[in-house]
Amino acid sequence: MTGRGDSTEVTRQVPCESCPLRQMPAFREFEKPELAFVSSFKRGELAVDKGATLLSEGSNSAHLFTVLSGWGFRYKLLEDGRRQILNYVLPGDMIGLQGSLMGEMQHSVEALSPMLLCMFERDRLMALYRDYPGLAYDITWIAAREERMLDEALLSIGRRSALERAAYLLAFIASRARKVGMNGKGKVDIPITQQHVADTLGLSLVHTNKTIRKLIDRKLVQWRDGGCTVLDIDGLMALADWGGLAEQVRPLL
Amino acid sequence: MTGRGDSTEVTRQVPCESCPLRQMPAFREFEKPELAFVSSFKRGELAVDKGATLLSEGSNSAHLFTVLSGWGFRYKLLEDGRRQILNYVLPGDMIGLQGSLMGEMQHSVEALSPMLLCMFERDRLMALYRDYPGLAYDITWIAAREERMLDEALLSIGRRSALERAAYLLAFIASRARKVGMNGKGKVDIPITQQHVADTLGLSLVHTNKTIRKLIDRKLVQWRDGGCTVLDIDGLMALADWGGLAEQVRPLL
DNA sequence: CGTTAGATTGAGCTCGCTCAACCAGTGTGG
DNA sequence: CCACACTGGTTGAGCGAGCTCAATCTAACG
Repeated sequence: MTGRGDSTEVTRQVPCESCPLRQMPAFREFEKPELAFVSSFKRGELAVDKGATLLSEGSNSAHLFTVLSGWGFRYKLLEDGRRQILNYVLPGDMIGLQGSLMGEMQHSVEALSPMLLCMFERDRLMALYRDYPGLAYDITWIAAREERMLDEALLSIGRRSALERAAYLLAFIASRARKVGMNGKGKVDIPITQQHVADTLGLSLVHTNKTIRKLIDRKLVQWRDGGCTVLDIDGLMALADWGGLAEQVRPLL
Repeated sequence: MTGRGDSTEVTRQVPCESCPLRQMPAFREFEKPELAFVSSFKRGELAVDKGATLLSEGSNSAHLFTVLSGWGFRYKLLEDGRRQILNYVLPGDMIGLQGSLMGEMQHSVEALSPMLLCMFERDRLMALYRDYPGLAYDITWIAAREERMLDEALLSIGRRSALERAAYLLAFIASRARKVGMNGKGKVDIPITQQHVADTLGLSLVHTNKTIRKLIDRKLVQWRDGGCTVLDIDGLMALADWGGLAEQVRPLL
């Protein structure tokens, strides 16, 4: 809630039962009581602008969020300002779990676009674990999913070439976006700058630009309006030697 | 249980109540009933040799492990054989959680030394969630801890120089080892080869060797008997600009 | 029309890579 | 006891992917 962008806390309470995300096939069907609890667990909604810092390293947020719409990213900084983007957050993703469980946040989260978020009370997490073991299991599942994504990212940064890394990253983000319906006729628009890509891949901005240019020349992606349009996910996947998301239906809190 | 090394399954059943690890100050005190459940959750012990593959990518292990003694590492491979080590596992760490929750393993785990492991039945995880919310919470906590370690690793590989990376890695491993009592008079011995370090840092073997040499020249570490001895953790931390483990007491299943 | 954010391009450098030996310790079979 | 092989560490030489520095360009915006 610090940071450049504005943020507005609303109590609009779109009930979870009619959450548009929940209808998507990517998400597991919830039982009635579970759904009711989640709905009661929800404390309100938060709308933030692009550029807003949702959570920041070192802070002790009392909240846990689920993204309803918009894009964001998690990152860490070194003392001297070097930035590493750890992962991106999309609709349906949970934010702040690490902080809720372990106290202090060890990374920050920033909005890449205007975002709408569900807010949950950290304090009620215990009640969830006590009364809804199925949901508790789901939360662990969500943590394990994040771990998997990080494993892949590590493999990519550690062992792939710049071109492979870029291809992997864009294919990965586009695949996730597609799963939550953010694709217009095969194409996926990702609101990131080349600086974001550089800070995700561990490359310099200049080299990232030259690398992305190769992807553009191969007609795998486009770059325009300060964002990326993925044209050929399969082409990117082949280039990166990546098998794609192994993802089943997942829970949505 | 595939792989080069031998493995022996034992039913020796050292009861959890008298587990030597559990006495360490690094681990949380458990309630009597929790402890009893964990003990009943335990199905046996597994002893493996150095080099044994405990779990492998693509498999569907029915087990979940906690390390009682010894060292191991998690890794992923690219089709062409490039290997990325994701993290190391030490006594008290849990192995196979991702696989237990999500089905198929997406990484492998290999022993760096002879290891002794507690074996748990994957099927009983649900019962744990149902009957012991505190333990369920602990498991999520453990997953979040792994996530934190990966965040740090990503920052390191992505944004630190080779020398900083090496310093970070060895300081990190030595710190964790120290927490579980694996330190003789200030020094910590880590049973890894330079090839392991290279595959963790995303560097070539040759460059890793030259980088480690600098650490040796600065008297921060020693290298001998096919292993590493960390002499000066604080020196390594300073070199890497790393603040150290932010770790509280943690649960031990 | 000046300013700013983001993309682009060229030039030169350097960190980390590959290739190729070589060395030391250890274990094995004859 | 020696010859041989094997693992893991060490070192030098030359190369190249990715870096920094420094401009330039474009579009959006006030």
